[in-house]
Amino acid sequence: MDLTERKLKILQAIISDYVKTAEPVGSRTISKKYDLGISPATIRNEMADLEEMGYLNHPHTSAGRVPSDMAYRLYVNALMEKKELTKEEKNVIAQRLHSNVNEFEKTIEHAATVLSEITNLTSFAVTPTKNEDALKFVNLLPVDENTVVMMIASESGKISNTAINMKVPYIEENLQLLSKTMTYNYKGKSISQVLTNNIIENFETDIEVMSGLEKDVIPNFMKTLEDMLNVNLYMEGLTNIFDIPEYNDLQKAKSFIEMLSQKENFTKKLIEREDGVIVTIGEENADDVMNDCALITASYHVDGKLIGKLGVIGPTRMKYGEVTSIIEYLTDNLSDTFKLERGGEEEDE
Amino acid sequence: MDLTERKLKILQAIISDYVKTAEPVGSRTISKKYDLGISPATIRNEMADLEEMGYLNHPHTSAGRVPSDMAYRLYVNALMEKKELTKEEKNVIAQRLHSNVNEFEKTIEHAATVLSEITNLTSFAVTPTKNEDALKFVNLLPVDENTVVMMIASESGKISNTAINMKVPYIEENLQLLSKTMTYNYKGKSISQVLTNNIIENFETDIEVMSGLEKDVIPNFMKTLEDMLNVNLYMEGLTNIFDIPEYNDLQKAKSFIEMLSQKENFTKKLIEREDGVIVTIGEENADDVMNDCALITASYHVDGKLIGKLGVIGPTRMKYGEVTSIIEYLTDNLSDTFKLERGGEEEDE
DNA sequence: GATTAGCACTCCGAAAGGGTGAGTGCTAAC
DNA sequence: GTTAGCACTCACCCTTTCGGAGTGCTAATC
Repeated sequence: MDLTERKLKILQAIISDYVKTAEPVGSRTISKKYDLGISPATIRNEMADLEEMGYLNHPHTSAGRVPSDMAYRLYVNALMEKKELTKEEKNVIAQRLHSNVNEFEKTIEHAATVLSEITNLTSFAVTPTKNEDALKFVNLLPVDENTVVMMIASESGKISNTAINMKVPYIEENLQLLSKTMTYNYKGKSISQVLTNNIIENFETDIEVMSGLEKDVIPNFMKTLEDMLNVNLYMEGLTNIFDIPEYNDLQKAKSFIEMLSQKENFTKKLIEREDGVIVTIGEENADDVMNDCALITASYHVDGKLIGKLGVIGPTRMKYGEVTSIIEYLTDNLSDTFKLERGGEEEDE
Repeated sequence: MDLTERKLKILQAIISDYVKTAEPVGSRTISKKYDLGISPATIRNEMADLEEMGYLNHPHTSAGRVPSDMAYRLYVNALMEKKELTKEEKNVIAQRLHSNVNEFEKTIEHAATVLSEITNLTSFAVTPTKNEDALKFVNLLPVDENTVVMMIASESGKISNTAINMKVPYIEENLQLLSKTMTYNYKGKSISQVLTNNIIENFETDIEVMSGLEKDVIPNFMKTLEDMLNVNLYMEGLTNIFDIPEYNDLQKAKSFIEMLSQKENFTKKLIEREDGVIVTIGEENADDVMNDCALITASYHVDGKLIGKLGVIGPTRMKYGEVTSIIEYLTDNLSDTFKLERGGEEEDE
């Protein structure tokens, strides 16, 4: 069977109506509301075809039709018109976004808030992975008799530090020596590289001289590096889910919130997604709990390299055109922001 | 009317039964399940009295009785037997808690997880406020031509740093001079003290010599101090609420989760609570949304001073005896942990 | 006088029945 | 190929019914 022009038009009308109302769409509704110049009976015939082809579902005999995941996919790939944001809309986003410039993490958190408020969906943002971030220097600073602060800086401008409780008394000279040795050894190498290659082995040859200083330092060094790799997940508008008819059911709402509460798991899934604007619909999402959700993510860049993610999750019945436009605009805007600002205000977290 | 021994026993039985079942308790149930040696009819008379006195409510004529907030309050103040945790239970808690020693924030987050899992309620933890934490030193370190790292250490061992993008070229000597001046000026003063007294004014006299170096540094200094005051809120078991019959209603579940999602607001409420184990029941909670919740919080100490909070929130129908014991044990344990560990592993956050 | 048995009464909530309306699928006419 | 007409289906809402749990009162009993 062929997807004729008319079938496409009808399908589009059904999707559009269902997205608005969340109610199965009947033939009469289409005929009346959308000016296709054909009668309900004809539409019924076409709808039967579309159902056979897999684009429509039928909750029960006497209900109207509901678009399938396949229909949404078709819509996103072919039918959807990206909503061109008006100047006003863009202004609103830009203004809201920059009302709180300056701090990296806060800006990202803020972006999630804006996204959620504009779309009325649940939004989230992950900070960039620092996997490929290269180390710049390591500095060990004396604080008092048995405390040393280790400062680690990376190329991206992230600085992290730890107070180390020294079990062995130390000499300041040795501290400096160790700082230099470590910097010499790791400068320019990525964090994950340093962590995976067994660094201690490559090391001991050089520093046996330091009377065990490194025994206190190295474990802390690794732990701090691991911490630097951690990403943060921000989430906003969690309770928007309650206003969506699809989740008007405790069980569903529960499993939705449960899924999003498992932050580590969810973060991992987000990070694994490809870059750019990605839409996954219903059963396209590997995870069972997301089988009646649509997930839209987009990536933003920091300093042209580190990549973070931003997105929304909601029912498959979603205003794809509008939401993708908003997310795209927002991530572009973020990337720009971080291009301009970089080098300045980043904060260790 | 007098609260006779017998009335107390009946009340206790009703509370205990209602806590278990979440169903209004009838006279026959009490007579059968609790060996008080009196007939349902007598119990009915006593129940009518208790209702008149305000300890019981009556959803409708032919339902059983439900304890009022006042009854729970009486229970917590007088009737409740703190459940002495068994050695095994204590071991479980201690082991779970220490399975991930070392990092301050992680330990606290972990405590919340343990608490939620043991009680099957929603739990939360706030990290200590650093308001009264005194500054120890400020150190400005050259990184490259136009970047300087500012490191701020406090008495409690917290270390925070910021990369500063210098608009004015700097001389290393001046950096050291400024570090020393700042340390000299602020050492021993609490963070909030430094922030509230207008520090810049007290300052300018000393350092006009430094050719504007401080113009880049001071704003960052203040911002970093403000950040150091920020507390974190961890929350676990949010979805446990769905398993509680009282919240078997979308509207209620929504407002519950909404309240907890407003983290800043909620954190503030927690911080304002007194130290020690505090129980607030139903309408004792000022906030409307919490009017059918009970909130139990306890405080833990870090290094004998800084105070953080830990607690659970759930329906007024709560196992007060058990839950308070668990929370108390957990906070004691936390305080001990932070006494032993202090000076070592804290991490900037 | 306190306790208890007995009984009429109340009210919730689950189950069953009935009506309504939206929507379909089929057929026959255009 | 399109459309009007019509019988049929089914979810949903409303009402009714009915049983059970529990009360409150009264009168008898200890």
